[in-house]
Amino acid sequence: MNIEQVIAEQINKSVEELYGQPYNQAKLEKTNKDFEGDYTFVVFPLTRLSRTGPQETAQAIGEKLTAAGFPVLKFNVVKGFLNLTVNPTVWTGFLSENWNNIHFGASSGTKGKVMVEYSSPNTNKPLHLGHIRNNLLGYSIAEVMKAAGYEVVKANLINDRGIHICKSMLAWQRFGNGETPESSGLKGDHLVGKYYVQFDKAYKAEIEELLSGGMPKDEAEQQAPILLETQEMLRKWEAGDQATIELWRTMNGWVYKGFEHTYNRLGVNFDQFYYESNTYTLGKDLIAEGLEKGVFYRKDDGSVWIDLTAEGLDHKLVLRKDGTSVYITQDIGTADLKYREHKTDRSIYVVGNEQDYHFKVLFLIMQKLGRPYAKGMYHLSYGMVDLPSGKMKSREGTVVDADDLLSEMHKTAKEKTIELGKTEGMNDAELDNLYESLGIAALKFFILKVDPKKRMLFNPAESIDFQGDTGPFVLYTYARINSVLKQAGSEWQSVVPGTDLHSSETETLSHLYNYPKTVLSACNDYSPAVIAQYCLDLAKSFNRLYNELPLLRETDQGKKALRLKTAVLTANTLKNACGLLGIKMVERM
RNA sequence: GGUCCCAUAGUAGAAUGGAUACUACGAAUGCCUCCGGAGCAUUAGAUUCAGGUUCGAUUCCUGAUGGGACCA
Repeated sequence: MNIEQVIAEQINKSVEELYGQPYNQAKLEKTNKDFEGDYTFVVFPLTRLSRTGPQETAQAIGEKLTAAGFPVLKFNVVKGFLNLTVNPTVWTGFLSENWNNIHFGASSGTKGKVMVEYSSPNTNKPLHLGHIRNNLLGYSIAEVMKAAGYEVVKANLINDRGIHICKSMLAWQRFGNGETPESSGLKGDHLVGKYYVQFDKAYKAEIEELLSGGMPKDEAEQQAPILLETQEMLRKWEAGDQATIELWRTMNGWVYKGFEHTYNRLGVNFDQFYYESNTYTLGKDLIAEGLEKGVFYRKDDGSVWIDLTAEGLDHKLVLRKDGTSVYITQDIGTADLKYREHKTDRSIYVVGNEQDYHFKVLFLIMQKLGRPYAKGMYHLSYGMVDLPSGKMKSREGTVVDADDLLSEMHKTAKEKTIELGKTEGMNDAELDNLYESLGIAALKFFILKVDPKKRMLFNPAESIDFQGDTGPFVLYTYARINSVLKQAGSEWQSVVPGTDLHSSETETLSHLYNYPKTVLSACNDYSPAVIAQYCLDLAKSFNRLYNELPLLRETDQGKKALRLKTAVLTANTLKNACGLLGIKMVERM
């Protein structure tokens, strides 16, 4: 059992004995840095029970705990704060048991099956910074849930059809002269994206022309010939026109190849792909079912709606009057499909917070349709990534392209590394791997350390550091431990750690002790940021230990064993924790 | 028009209702004849405003201001 729980129960018991009231509320916190102790119990709320001042109450409980003998060694009272120091054997025992455990922190056993849907790109343009946040979050939360004991299916629902795809297709037909990724040397997704931008240019030019001919703006926007042609193309696509479908296949193929490259570089992967071209007709049968059950209602014009005013929301259209789907229709159908195929207990959608309302409505609908899995659906809603200049807008060209950014990170990592000049003896391939790992780690850490719910600011010019609270800092700590251990031999491995602990040793050990708990709380909060913060705390506390105490040069064998085993467990834990963030360690840097 | 989200040093970020609000970048200062200085130690600097609940509020409630998103 966890040491905190042991102490908490002892406190509960003590309170009952002291004040004659049943009590089970005891909760511990980590003791604040500036005070002596490992755990702190706040007694203010208890004074009503004890009918004595906070000092006396804390004192009385402290005495009870030390009288129990274990695990509390001693205590001190500051105002209403009861600071407890646990017996060092708690830490050394924990270390002896786990220092060599490669899977430290991973829960075994299954809590059920969960699907994490993330990425979900459109196939008309390349990935950008916003997608990067989505991909990193999705991948990471999936890994966190695995570590917490879930069976996880990573899914990607690709938005591969619709008017926006037709825009790229049409522009390519018109202006492309048969250009291909091979002929142009452009990555497939970038090539298609280029034509999406060209469409927009041509469209705007046509609107201008119509405006100068005296047409009102609204009408011009709807009557531009290129747009009409695109709509015609979509109709052909839906009717199964050979040539259109062929073009669509070809261009989507280019995009997929491009995406695959970016996904690989980002280190994200998927177990299941869904394509909207297959799923966009789903959901209509559920609309019919809902009409029958009285969940939906039909308006006079034939459109189908749901009334959510009782839930504080609005009326929402679920099927157009011509019988065609809207987005939510497809999502209803896809949710059902996912469940039929995978029998997941929970389903997580990693999607930006601009769709909060959409998912609120979707989940409500699934509940009203009586779907048993509805209560397991969750929208992992994350904030936008802002640039110093404001919001990213693809049409205005103010996006940070994912591939460019990755290359930029690689370049910076290279410059930094060369500057420090510690990589003697590594060959070109190894160096290139190193730059890539460092650059990606810096980027991932930068993005994942922020609470997903919050908007974050990304300054391309100066945002990503290699010093301070960063990925490279964590990797550096790991690489340094690695280097020390290589020089350490192996005699220490069989030595029992001494129990005379320095404060920086206790601090590091108690951090390590908390790792499994941290994984669970990251899972409960759907927040990789919890893991990222943990990595920083652990690395910092170990670095302090490293600076304050000798490892290899320590002559007391018990102390040396303690420190080296702590080093091993620290390295392991950093590696595991970074793994949950999708960050790979480097052995040297 | 309606709904929802956000507000912490110069900057980027932390903090289940608890102690003197924690880190990092940037600024200033120290530490490599000694296990890797991408490190460590020290200093200066902050909770948008006005109320309320509480022994105690960055955290909860109400309102204002500012920013963002969505729905029709």
